[in-house]
Amino acid sequence: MDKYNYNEIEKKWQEFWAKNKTFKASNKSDKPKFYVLDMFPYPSGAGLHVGHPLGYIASDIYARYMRHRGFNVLHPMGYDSFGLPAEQYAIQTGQHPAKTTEVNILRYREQMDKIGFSFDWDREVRTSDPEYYRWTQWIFLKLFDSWYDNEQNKARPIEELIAHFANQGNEKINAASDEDAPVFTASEWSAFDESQQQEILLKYRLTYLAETEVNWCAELGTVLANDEVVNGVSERGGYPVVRKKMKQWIMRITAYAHRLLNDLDKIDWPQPLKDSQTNWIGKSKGAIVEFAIQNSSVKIPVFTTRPDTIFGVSFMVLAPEHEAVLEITAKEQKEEVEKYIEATAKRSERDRLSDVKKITGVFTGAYAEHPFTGEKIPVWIGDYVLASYGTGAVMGVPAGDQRDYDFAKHFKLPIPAIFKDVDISEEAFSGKENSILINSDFLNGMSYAQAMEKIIAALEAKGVGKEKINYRLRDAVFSRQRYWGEPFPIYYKNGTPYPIPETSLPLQLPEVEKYLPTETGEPPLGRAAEWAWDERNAAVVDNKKIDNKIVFPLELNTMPGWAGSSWYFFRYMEDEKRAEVFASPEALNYWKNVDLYIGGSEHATGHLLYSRFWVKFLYDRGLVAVDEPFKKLINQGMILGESAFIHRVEGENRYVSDNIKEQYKTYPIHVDVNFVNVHNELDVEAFKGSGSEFENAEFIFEKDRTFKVSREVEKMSKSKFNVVNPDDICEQYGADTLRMYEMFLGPLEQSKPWNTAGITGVHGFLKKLWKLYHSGTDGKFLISEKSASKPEMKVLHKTIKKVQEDIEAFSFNTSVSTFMIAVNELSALKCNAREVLEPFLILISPYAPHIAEELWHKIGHNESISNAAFPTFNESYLTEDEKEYPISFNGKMRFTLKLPLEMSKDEVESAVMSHEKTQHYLEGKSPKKIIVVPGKIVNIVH
RNA sequence: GCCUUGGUGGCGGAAUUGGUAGACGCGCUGGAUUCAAAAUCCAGUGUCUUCGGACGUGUGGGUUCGAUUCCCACCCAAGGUACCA
Repeated sequence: MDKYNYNEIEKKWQEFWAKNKTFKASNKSDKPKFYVLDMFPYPSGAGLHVGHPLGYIASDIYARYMRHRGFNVLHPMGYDSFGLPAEQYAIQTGQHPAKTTEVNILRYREQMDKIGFSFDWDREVRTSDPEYYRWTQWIFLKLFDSWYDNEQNKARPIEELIAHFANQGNEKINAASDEDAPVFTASEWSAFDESQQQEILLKYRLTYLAETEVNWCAELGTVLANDEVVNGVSERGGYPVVRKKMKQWIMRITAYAHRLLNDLDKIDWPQPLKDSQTNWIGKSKGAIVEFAIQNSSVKIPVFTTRPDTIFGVSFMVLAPEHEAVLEITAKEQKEEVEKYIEATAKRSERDRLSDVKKITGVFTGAYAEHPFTGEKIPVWIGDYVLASYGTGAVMGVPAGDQRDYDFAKHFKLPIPAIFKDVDISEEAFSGKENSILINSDFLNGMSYAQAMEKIIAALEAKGVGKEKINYRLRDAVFSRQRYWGEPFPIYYKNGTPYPIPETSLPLQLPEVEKYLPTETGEPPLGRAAEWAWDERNAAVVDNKKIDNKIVFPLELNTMPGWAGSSWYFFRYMEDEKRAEVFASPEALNYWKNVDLYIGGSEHATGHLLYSRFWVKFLYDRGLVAVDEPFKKLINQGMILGESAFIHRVEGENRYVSDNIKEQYKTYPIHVDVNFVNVHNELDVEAFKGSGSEFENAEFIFEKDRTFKVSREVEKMSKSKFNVVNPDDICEQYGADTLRMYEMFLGPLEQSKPWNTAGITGVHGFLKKLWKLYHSGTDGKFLISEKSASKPEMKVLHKTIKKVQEDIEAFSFNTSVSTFMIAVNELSALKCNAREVLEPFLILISPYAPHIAEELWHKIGHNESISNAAFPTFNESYLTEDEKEYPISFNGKMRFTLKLPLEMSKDEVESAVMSHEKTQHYLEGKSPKKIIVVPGKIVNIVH
């Protein structure tokens, strides 16, 4: 008897595919292209658990399906191999991160190979490979070499800006730049010396160096991006994070804010993800209004979304960090103001967030002048105003803003009424609809929309303000004080940054003897013996030669994790791995962008936003053919683990079974799920051997002599002892079973717990499938060349239709069910006809490629099944002559009636009415109305 | 608070444009086979029932001949975000 020996079959075909390079993608083809991509993994030391491959299996099914449909499919895989865990491991053990990373990658590869993915491994990338990161550095240099033209709405080479400065100065230029860029004429520009010019240019470059407040994490010895800080502590490790000023490389992503927002309409992404990005970018429309400070030359601009409420201003509040605070503060308030500033600076972001409700502030003693009424407006400082948003100052309109209202109430400031018939004795009125302005001079009697238009015109006419669109999005800090990242291709001459020449890339990571920051607080690269730039020879040289005039220090920071992942999808396109281009123009023009991207939603405001930014930039500079990287995106859900707990009696080395734990005072501790069976029973003997603390422990059993654990669904993690390894599943059930079961578990987008118990259903199905092709005596391989019966063909075509629909809707879980039904039906029909069994293999091969490939060869093919064309659906096999109509009375189904399908409405109606059961259910009444939906239902209302 | 997604048996989950709710799988019950077990196969399995039927898709209304599906209000859960002026 031929047994379904999955281990042998899977090994055989995995080797066959690798040897024949079955899934190698070509950059030249007559077929239409299709690019299917997974978010590449960070190769961690823990290896893969069953949750990781979920998205890879889905994308693999789609990639294989598209090959069957006649597409030239690009389906690559690689590693995001720079990262903090390898570095921390290096700090602890002294092992070079490159080494541990290499080991982890090999392990990942081994695990992935066992699942039978159709990746083109010839295109693999690793972000930590110098041959890869030379291009990450190159793109950085391109950003350094660019500025953003707001007129043309694109990035342009910096030379064009220099030329403009030399001809016309910068008065008329509309470019994305730092707020503090000085205004100069052409002749002034020419008079500046080299370092002055460079300093100004830095204020326009798309990546620039600036002293900024950053999230400094002392425990990790590094700066973190906003999205790496969660609730005031580091996302990784949960260490405290404080605000600190540091000189950092910054990406001018804000120049792209409006395009990043608008172009969301062009891409097919899940709504929640688009919403996340929309919120993150945070566009708000309003106006800048300038308030002059009395008895001083200081003018303070505020940003407001409600300039229409300007006649309701009764005070002004500046952020404590606002640069004008000390200048305007009156002598008698000075002490109090300084005390307040000091107090807020000490409070970490975390503290500030934790007591949001507390209202604090101090009067500066200064007064601003109302731009229209000239009234005196007291100027306060308060920490509810953030220095980093808008202009760091607000106009206080208590009637129209709840926070201003609370502030006014607390400090007993006036609350002028500016809305007709609105009660503001308890709270502010912040609505825009159905309000009429009063006490507002020339805005009296106007609605929100009318007043907005009028006030902006008035502000502009008076020269005290203008319309302004403000974004919440900030420029992205790009420096990390780490070792295991891309070095910046930058050196410093008298403190001014200069790019190292493109031809000298990659600038390779230097060796260091320790991966910690230096004693003087410099990043780890400060420890490198050779880390200075020899301009004349274009080479990295010894630090000690710095005295020599032609040798300059190199940047000590490295790039963040998102640098390498913001463009890797282009490197995959390059088939020859050419060293002279990041991807050849032919390759870029052929593959264009990713048609389908699958990955987790946790990257919504990180990777997925930064990638869009870099791609738009590369597009502007004519380096790539598209301005969005990912056309369609799907977020796969997480596969969670079912943790198991035993209950320890407090203060004792005794453990109680779950059902009787109430009799004791206990607390739960995790136990390894491998010691627990399907019935939640712990194998106590085996468990005792797992750790010394349990060896002599006492276990209190239930009446039936079992020891039960309690269960809880949590994230899969080593520390929770709930990890299920895909290798074990492949060993025990086979990769095809694993693939199908992961899909069968539920909708792709949904998070769901892993439960190995249910896998037998899918495994049994594959055995049944195998049996279909073994109809010979004693289960020997045999299929028939006779033509199939009509019912058999019907099963096939029903399946073709459903599976095709399912795959195209990414509803992989339901197509597994469809296969199960089909195999059950074909088994019942004792079908063994090639006419049915051959196309059926193609349908199933994206899901269970190994068994499909094996049977495909058994039925006489030499070529891989992946080259076979997807079977064509033929409607005629599904058309029926008769239909079983459900007959309902007042909407309730009572019986069914088989009727010819070609019957007209009237014929169906009379056939139903003349039926004896109809008379029975009518109970002597006459029908009021009869609804006939041909082919579907008959409903009789009586 | 705001935005988004969701709520269906013991469990994971199906249900096309409103038309037989619970497909498929797990689990459970009974049976066949076996010395026995595993494996395999067959039958049953939403709840209640006076065996006629009644009730059932988070709750309460509405539209409709007919609602898991559409509309209104509310409750709950998950994710994102937050002194954003």
